[in-house]
Amino acid sequence: MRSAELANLAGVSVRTLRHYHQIGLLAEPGRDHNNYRRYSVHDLVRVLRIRQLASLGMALDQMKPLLEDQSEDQSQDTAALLEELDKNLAAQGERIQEQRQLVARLKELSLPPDLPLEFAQFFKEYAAQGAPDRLIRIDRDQTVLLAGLANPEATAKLAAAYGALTTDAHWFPAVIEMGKQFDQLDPETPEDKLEEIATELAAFLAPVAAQLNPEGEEMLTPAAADLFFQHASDLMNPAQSRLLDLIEEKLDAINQAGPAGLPANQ
Amino acid sequence: MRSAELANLAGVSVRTLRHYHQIGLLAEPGRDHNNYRRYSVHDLVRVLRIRQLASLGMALDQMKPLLEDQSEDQSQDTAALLEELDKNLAAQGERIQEQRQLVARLKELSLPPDLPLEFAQFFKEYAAQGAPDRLIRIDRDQTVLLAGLANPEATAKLAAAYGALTTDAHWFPAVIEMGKQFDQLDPETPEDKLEEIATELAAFLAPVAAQLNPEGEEMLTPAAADLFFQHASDLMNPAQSRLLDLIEEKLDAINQAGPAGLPANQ
DNA sequence: TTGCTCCTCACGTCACGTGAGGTGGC
DNA sequence: TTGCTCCTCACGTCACGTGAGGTGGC
Repeated sequence: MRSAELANLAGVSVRTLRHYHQIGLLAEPGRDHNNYRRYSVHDLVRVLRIRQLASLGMALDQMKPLLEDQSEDQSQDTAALLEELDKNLAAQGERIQEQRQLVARLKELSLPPDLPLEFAQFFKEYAAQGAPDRLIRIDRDQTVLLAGLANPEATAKLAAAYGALTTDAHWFPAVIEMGKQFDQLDPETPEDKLEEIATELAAFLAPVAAQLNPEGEEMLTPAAADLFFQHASDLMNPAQSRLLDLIEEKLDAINQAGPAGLPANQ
Repeated sequence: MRSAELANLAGVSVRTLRHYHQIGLLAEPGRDHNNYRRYSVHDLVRVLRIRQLASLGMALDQMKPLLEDQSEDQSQDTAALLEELDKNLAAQGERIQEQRQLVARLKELSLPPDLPLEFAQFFKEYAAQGAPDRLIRIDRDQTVLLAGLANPEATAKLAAAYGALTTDAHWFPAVIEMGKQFDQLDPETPEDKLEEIATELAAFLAPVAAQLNPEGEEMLTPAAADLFFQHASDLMNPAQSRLLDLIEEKLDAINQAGPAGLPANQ
């Protein structure tokens, strides 16, 4: 029979047959006077067997020992190959199951898929509370950085803190209000105005910082912290940077006094 | 930061960054005096977001709309993409689950994986009963052909019949004995000896044929049947072919008389 | 000069799909 | 001449891996 007929009977394309020839999985048959390949029914059997193995997910270059009938320890080979195949399939399957679960939750809650699930809920709520897009994007990028740069334990603590904030009714309106004030800062803003805002914000942020980081450990390496502040300052004007510096000073002062006003516990 | 640093922080290879540049997913950053790329922390954020999407199984060329922040109907896009992603993952997952189940059964029963599961048990038993390898291989190839060429219903009927034979204690020894006789046929075998064997085998095979095909329908198209006989005759010497012809005649005669000796039910 | 880090091609992976361009007999 | 079937390259897919060969500053 010719190429097309064999391909039809075996349920594959002619190109597939050519591919099997190329990799030596199927012997080249003889040719007709017009140079057409002439296949025998044994070639058909071979292709059907190949397809059977392929349908199990086996790679083409592992099939030869199973297809050659004169092999010595056929059943040994087979067992080993099936074992390996099973391992591969199991790994693939697990990965896909995990992905499906994640995707299902993202879909269900209409969460943004480009940041870790534990943080996505926060940003959905943030947007729902009317935060301006620009603010959301900046905070999202900061969060992506934090989650990407911190070690797993620190990330878990962060996620827990974000979760707590997400369910705190006071948090979002206050933060959004702060964000608007922040947006309106320009080089003309006088220093005492900055001082005033900084004092207010520091008072607000201190318990949040304590919650994020109750043991006072550093969550980021110095290099990572550097990147983090670099990101922030890239997007700010001088007045905004100045405000951030002021807030940092005040938070440090509060921390020196110990969390929640207790004596320093060093 | 330079390529290697960004790659380390993001948990990817430098080559991966190059790839993202090539497909336009990540903008080329500026260069240092020595032509080294100098990335910003925003590039790092971008790569981390890309990796987050990739970890869900999303294709790189679908990510752009989710990564650009000025898109109009962002959430629409997102929902549609997640929907499609979910469909793909579901399809992949199902396929893998089916493959795993098949592989598990093949492993458990140590069955040959290169023919359909429903027939594999038969050949394992065949081998266990001491059939010679050559005979097993021929019958296996015939079965592969039958299962490949018949339509699904016919294949199901075949599988049922094979199952019945597998559990029939008399079947295998008889068939193996026949196989040995068959192997010993050579051009010198006299015609009356062939007649004798043919009569015996036809009597044995008639009920099997009736079971395979109780309604007397053809299970194969004429072209497929042709292939089937071609396969058989390819592997036989003239005496063996002659014997097969004789058996076919006798089976036809029995069928004319009707299955199990009943009047022809046409 | 040696080492180190970065650079740019460019081929390989896996199982084929998809043309492009040519041939032989009706 | 047109149609049909087959043929042989050869590039494309997807997300990079893996050298090969070269550069710039210590």
